[in-house]
Amino acid sequence: INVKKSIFEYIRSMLSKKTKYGIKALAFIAKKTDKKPVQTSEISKSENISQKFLESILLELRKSGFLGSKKGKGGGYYLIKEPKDIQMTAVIRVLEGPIAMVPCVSLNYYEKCDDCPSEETCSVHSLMIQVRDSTLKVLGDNTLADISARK
Amino acid sequence: INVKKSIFEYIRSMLSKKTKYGIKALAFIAKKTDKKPVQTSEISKSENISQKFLESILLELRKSGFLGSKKGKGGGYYLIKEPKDIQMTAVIRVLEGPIAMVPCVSLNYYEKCDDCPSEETCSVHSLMIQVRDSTLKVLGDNTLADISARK
DNA sequence: TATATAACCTACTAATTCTATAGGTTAATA
DNA sequence: TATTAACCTATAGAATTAGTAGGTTATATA
Repeated sequence: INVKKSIFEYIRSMLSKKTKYGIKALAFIAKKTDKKPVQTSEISKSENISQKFLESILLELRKSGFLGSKKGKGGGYYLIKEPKDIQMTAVIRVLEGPIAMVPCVSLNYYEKCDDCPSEETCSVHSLMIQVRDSTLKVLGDNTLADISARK
Repeated sequence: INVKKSIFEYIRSMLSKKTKYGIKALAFIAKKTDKKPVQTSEISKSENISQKFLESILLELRKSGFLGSKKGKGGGYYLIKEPKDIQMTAVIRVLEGPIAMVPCVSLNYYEKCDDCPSEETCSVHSLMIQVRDSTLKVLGDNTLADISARK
């Protein structure tokens, strides 16, 4: 069914590594009980993430208001808000973009389809609204506190 | 937040056009009350889909057992099963691949993550299982009959 | 039997994104 | 003053997506 790529079968992932790494990094920071900044290098080693790639992700999370940072020795990143006040919807929207599977049902990144004459007659539209809403429910109910508490 | 692309902002879509077109085509065929085969050209015009692209999609749906076909004049594609017996999970799995956002929580396309030492300690894992299950519920509850009935 | 039709098949390609890497600069601490 | 760690810019390989191009095969009709 899927196209073969070299010798391995490619499996489409809907969640980019960037988002995945970003969530892991946030959870890592949230797990730390002390308030001291966490270095990119520490997260990178512990979570098996390319440090340079992680740097860019944490930078983005800082610019989006999830993290604060401190330069120099003893510096690093720290959470600005309480883990329980960080919904996964917010994290994913910043790192990944829309939560909806198609832009025409996206709440925050809406975009009309080129091909559809009307959304009312589109068979995909209402289905994707249902998927969106159920996903939003899950991601809205889960906070950083929830996902970092699990082991 | 997202990277600018030429003058337009790019919005990531998790549902490929292939899948979207495939669903639309199936719904189009399901809407037809008579049992006569439907031509690719008719669907293509009605749904604003490139005919050649649509051909490849319908062919895939035939090979996957959703459609039957008939060549020559008066030929085309027709449903093999009743619309109410076609779950959207099945359609999406064939056209898109896994329903899960990450392969490590996929039921039908499972694949271990390279980076994760264990799935139990992964903060992303259980979150994505929840998302998967809620999406599976929606797509399992919706059949082709449901989505083609709406207007 | 000839012609038209519509599915079927193979190969290719332009555009785009993802996942980094490389190499540096700035700010804070010891 | 030296070290540390965040910050910034540019680049690039690999891969997919969304088609296009050009044909072949099978079926119905004149």
